[in-house]
Amino acid sequence: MGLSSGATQILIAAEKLFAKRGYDGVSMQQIASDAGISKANIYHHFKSKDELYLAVLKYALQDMNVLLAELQGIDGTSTEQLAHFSVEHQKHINANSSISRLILREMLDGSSSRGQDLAEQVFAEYFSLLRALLCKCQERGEIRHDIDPDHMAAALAGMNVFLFQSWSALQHFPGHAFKNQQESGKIMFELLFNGFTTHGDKK
Amino acid sequence: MGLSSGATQILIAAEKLFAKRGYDGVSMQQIASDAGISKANIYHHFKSKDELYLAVLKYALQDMNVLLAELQGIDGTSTEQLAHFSVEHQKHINANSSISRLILREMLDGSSSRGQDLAEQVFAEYFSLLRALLCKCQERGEIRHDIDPDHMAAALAGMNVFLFQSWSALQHFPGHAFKNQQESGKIMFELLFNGFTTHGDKK
DNA sequence: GTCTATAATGAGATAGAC
DNA sequence: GTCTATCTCATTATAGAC
Repeated sequence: MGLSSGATQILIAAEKLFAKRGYDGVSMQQIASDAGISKANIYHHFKSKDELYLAVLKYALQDMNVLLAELQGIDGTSTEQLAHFSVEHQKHINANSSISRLILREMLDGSSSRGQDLAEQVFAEYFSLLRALLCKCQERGEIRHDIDPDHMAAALAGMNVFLFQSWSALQHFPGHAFKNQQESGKIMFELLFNGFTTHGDKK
Repeated sequence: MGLSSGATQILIAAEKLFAKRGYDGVSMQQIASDAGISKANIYHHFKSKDELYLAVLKYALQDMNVLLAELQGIDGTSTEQLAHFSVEHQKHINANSSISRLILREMLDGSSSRGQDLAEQVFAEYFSLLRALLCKCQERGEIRHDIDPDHMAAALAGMNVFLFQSWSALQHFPGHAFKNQQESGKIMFELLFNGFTTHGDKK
């Protein structure tokens, strides 16, 4: 997007740091050190910390759009697409954990209005894609239609997001049920698909 | 807990600010202003910003324990208890939104180790309580038993947490499906209970 | 483009009067 | 206990040489 190679070097270092410690928890000096350049050099590429932060968001969001395109090209029946979407969604969140964390951070901030609009925009794109998929499943009679697709999408997305952001906490639990995140995601999808009730019981 | 009235005044102001903007996003001056006292006065009650932050966490977590006790005293069949738990859990998250945000923030921070242990501890208590409830439901044959209660708990908790932290973003969506958070929570609980499949369809 | 040096401001924390 | 005044240091940002 017309960014010099020196600029992307900065963006990559900044993305990781912002994701880990948040906007205020990172200094320009730290970013410069991690990028292997001087602090003043950053200001040659970005005129302020705020501008750098927004650039990081936009930069990280480019990959997001690539994935959204991929998710739309999934084959199979609508229900198969849905299961596939869930798995791919979760894989993508983890593969791009920095930007995922950034978005979740923005949603926790109360009217910081730095990148909140940007974050909510990506969030909305994800959501509407999932919603469209669920609508198709409903039209084909593959899933129940007495509940609006918005709440279905929220339930599915919520489970995946929760799994991502709570994963390290879940690891400390006794019982070791949460060993592989992708496997856990599949289990929970099946759970949501068939429900808690005993008619989903395999025995 | 042996805290002077002046101290709680500070804690209340600090809790709100930390929840909104995070640890690094809040200055001692802001806290002092919001509490209506001088900055130096804070240092009379807490010897550092870190200590204040930890005190805020512990202070806010007291209410949490009260609720956990309440949740354990729910009447009715196990399944009714479960539905009740879900509703009360969500109500509580919202009623204590500051501490909820603080905990979610800690989970997003990568090895900040400030209050992460504390946050994960509360998280674990919630989780094990929900898990125990699900075990009871399984033993009584009220819900399927081919899936471990840990994943069931994660699915249920995840939906509620997601609803809480994404609520403002969900409001901006077209369609206005998300009007009342408690109502949405009930819909999603029913969804998880009966599943996506058409056997849950009312028509 | 990249650096060193430095300004200008704000942060956490302390001293000491009342 | 609460304040004003101050210290010290880190931060964002700029100036200007190379």
